Amino acid sequence: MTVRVRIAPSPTGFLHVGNARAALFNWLFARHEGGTFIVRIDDTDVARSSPEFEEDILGGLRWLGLDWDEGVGVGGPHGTYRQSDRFDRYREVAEALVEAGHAYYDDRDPAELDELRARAQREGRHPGFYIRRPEREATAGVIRFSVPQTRPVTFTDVIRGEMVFTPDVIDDFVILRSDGTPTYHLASTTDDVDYGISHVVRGEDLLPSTPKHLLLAQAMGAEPPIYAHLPLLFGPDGKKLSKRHGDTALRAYREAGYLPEAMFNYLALLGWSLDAETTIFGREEAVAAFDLASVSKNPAIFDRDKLDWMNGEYIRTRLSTEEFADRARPFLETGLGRRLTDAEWEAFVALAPLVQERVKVLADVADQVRFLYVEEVEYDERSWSKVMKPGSETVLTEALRRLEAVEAWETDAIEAALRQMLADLEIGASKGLQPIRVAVTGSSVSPPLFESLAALGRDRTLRRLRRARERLAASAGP
RNA sequence: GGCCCCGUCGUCCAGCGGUCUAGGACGCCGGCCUUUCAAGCCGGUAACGCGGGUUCGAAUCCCGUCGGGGCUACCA
Repeated sequence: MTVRVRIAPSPTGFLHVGNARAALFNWLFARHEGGTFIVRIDDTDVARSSPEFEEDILGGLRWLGLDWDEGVGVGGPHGTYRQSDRFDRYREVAEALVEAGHAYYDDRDPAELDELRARAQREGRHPGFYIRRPEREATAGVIRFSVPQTRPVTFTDVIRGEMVFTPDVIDDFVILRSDGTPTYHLASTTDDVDYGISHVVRGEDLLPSTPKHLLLAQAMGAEPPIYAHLPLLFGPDGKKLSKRHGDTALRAYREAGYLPEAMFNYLALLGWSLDAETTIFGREEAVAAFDLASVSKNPAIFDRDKLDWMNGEYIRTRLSTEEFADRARPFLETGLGRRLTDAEWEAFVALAPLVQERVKVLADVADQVRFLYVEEVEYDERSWSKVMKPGSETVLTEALRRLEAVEAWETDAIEAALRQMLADLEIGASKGLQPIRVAVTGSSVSPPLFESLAALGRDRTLRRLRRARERLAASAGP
C-alpha cells in the first residue's frame, strides 16, 4: 500500500509542541514506509486564522527537519492544500450527501436543540440521542449528517486495536453551517478522501470523532483511511498540555536555544522508543526503526528536565567547538543586546570549549560570558559575601602584584603565576582563587578562572582586581 | 451525566506466559575528580493501582473495581 499521511494544523496559534510531535510521528511513518508526507492548512475558521501563525507552523516544521513532499509551500496535485480555498468543494459534497439521503437540512433553533440535549441527559443518554432527522424536513439551516442507527461503527486503530461505537452515541453532527461554511469534520474528511490519505495519524483527542469521519467517508463513496491515535501530551499535572504549563509553543524552545536535533530526539521518545536501551538517536536511526503499531498507548508527560539534559548532551557531544560557537553566537548577541566586535568574538571563541560543557541551552551562553562584555562587572552580593573573607584583601593584592608581572598574557603564564601565589601564601586553591573569580567576573560561578582571565585581557583583569580590593578595604573599615 | 481511552520507578520508555531477585534514560541521593559551576566516572534510591479469576506458572490473558485523562458546539 502506498502510504500517504498528512498533518493538518489550524493557523490559529503558534505551532504547539503536541502538534509538532504528531507531525514528527507522521513524518517518521512516511519516511519509514517510503510514503508521502503532506502538510495541509486547516483554516476553515477564517476569523481566527492568520498568515503569521501559518508561517510559524511551517517554520517550526522546517526547523525540526520535517520536510514534506506535498502541501502548502511545496505544491502538489491537489491545489493549494489550504481549506479556505475549497469552500465550494465542501458545500458541493454536503449537498451531494443531502441528495443521496446521507444528510439533511436542519433549521431547529439552538434553544430547541438544547432542550433535546437536556432531555437526553436527564434520561442518562448520550446528549445527541434525540437530535436526529426530524419528521418534517427543512430546506435551509445547517446540514447534518444522518448517522444510520442500524449497526455499530467499527474500525481497527493501528495503535489501539479494535474500536466499536454503537450508533446511538454518535450524534447527527453538523457538516455545513447555516452560513455555508464547512465544519471541521466535513472539511477534514473531504480532504482526506480527495487527497488519497491512506493513514490518519493524529491525537487521541480525536478518537471520539473518528466514527463520524469514517461514516462520512463511506457516505462519500470512499474507502476510509486507516486510523492511528497517538497518546496525548500532558503537563506535569497530568492534564492535556496547555499554556498554563509554561511554554507550549515550539518557537519558545527554538528561541531559548534548544537544538532541533535534540528536540526531535526528545519528542520521538514521547510515546515511542528505538529499543529498550537507546536514548540518544538521530533522524536516520529513528526512520529505520519506526513502527506505528509499537507506539505507546498511554499519555506522556512533557518533562522539561529531561529535555534540558538531552539538549545539553547534544550541545556537548554532537557539536564541534566551532559549530557550538557559531550556533551560540546569535543567542549570545541577543542576550547581550548587541553585536559582537571581531575582538569580542575572538574572546568568546577562546572560551567556547569551556562554555560548551556548561550550558543546557544556547541562550545560557550569555550569562556564562557576560563578564567579558561589560565595562564593569556588577557584583553578585551573595557571591561576594560568601567569598570575601578576612585575608581576601591579601589575596587580591598578591594576585595583582603577580599578574602585573606576567609577561605574555596567556592561560599558562597566568596559571603559573597564580599557582605560585597559592604556594607562597600556603593557601588552598579554593580560598585563593574564589576572591579573584568574584572580583573579575562578579560571581562565584564562572568558566574556569585562568582561561577567563586570559580571555578578558590584562588591563580589564587588573582594573577589576584593584576595584574589588578598594571595595573590600572600604567595607572592612578602619 | 453519557461515550471512549489509559494504568510498570516521581517522569519517559523496555517488557508482549517461565530467562523479572522487572531493564535503560531523566530526576534525586552518595562518592570520586576538581580553581567555582558544570561535565565525566562509580554507586545507590525507586514501579508492575487494587481484588478476583485462567494457568503448573501472570507485569504479561480475562473480569471487576478504583484512579487518571479525552470527547460530548453551527471550535478544530
